[in-house]
Amino acid sequence: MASDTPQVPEVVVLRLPLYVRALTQMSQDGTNVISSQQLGARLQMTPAQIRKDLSYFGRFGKQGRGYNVEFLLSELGQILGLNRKWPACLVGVGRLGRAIINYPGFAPEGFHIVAAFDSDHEQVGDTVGGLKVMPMAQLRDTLERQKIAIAIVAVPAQEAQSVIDDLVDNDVRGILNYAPVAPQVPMDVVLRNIDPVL
Amino acid sequence: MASDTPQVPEVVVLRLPLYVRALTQMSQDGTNVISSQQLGARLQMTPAQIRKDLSYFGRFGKQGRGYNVEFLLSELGQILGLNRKWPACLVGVGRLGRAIINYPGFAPEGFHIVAAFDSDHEQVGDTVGGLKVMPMAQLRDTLERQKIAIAIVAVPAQEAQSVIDDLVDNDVRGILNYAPVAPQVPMDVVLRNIDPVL
DNA sequence: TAGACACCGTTATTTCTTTCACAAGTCGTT
DNA sequence: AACGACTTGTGAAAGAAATAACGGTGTCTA
Repeated sequence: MASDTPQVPEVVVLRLPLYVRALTQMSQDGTNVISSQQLGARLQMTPAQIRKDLSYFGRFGKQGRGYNVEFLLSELGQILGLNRKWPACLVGVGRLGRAIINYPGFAPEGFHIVAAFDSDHEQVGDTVGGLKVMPMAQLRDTLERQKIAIAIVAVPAQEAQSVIDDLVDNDVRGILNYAPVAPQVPMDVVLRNIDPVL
Repeated sequence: MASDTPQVPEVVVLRLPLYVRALTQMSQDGTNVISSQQLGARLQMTPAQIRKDLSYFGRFGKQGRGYNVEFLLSELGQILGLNRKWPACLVGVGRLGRAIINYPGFAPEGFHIVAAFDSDHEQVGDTVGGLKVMPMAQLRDTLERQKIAIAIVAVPAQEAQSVIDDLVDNDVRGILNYAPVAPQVPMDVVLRNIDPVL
């Protein structure tokens, strides 16, 4: 075992999406090559930090020249698993859930919400962001059929833990939790708590 | 000078809202007293960290007993300026802006959005979340009359810097930036960049 | 009221991050 | 082909932050 990420600090991984976005913009502006110097100015961080962060994953730059924007983008995309779209489901279509589904920026790049659930029978049957809201009873079936391994949780704090237990029981491997609690999950499930306000 | 925060690490301040939320919930559950131990279990952090964080601001606990939930809440509220509601304006009422205004959780506690602007004339005049969208031309006037010193920026990346310059010119003191860029501001303006996805 | 226990605040220690500094590689020019 | 201007990747140093450890104080029970 111990094959993938040998020892990449968490903070570093958290900065990668930042790089991806800056690079994406530069790519669109037609920039071909960028130095850690320039990227640092753009993101207000030191060139050294950028170089070190990237060096955890490989050697992407060229001395004397800098980084090829397209190449670095594709490498980072690979690392973050952005190349393929991961099917995800949304649990909870209250105000928060609706905001998430309607504004693509709230789900990470690479996620594609393909199903929505809610325990509130009032909501079930509604169409939100192009998706029919389903009752929790259909969770197991839908996850299995659509091969969904990632869930976005946007339910009230009180319900979060039980919803998450439910998801874990149904073999979800990754959970993005927007509820303001820190739920417990087994070690083999990746849980990320999101605070929109930080 | 050197009166207020002597040397409180940024990270610590960023954790305070977390405490506030957990405590608020406990308060609602009828819990009167909580130990750093329990709070740590709840938030998945070590008791030592919680004690240390709080100790930057004062001595709120009782040995042998723990922290009084209500008291700690009111102290933290004071520290974070949550006791009064700060009037804030929203710039940009696209999808992101609308999500922010419609879901209270996206603006920090203590902020109250009382005005909305957009440079797009298509949007001006619309009513979003109970507010009439105003053109940027009315910025100066509105900020002054309503004594708004805080702005939430939810415009496309390209426009962010110019919008923010505009705000700074109009004496805004704090900016919450949702655009995926790191704009430049004078040192006496507090800028916080928010990434909904982290 | 004494003894056992619980827990805070703070100092000491360890661990994690960031920054520095430089050898080595690349390019363009002469 | 040799030089000069740049820039990477990386070990080592410095700086921050998290954790552990503990003295001291308060609470509860009997």
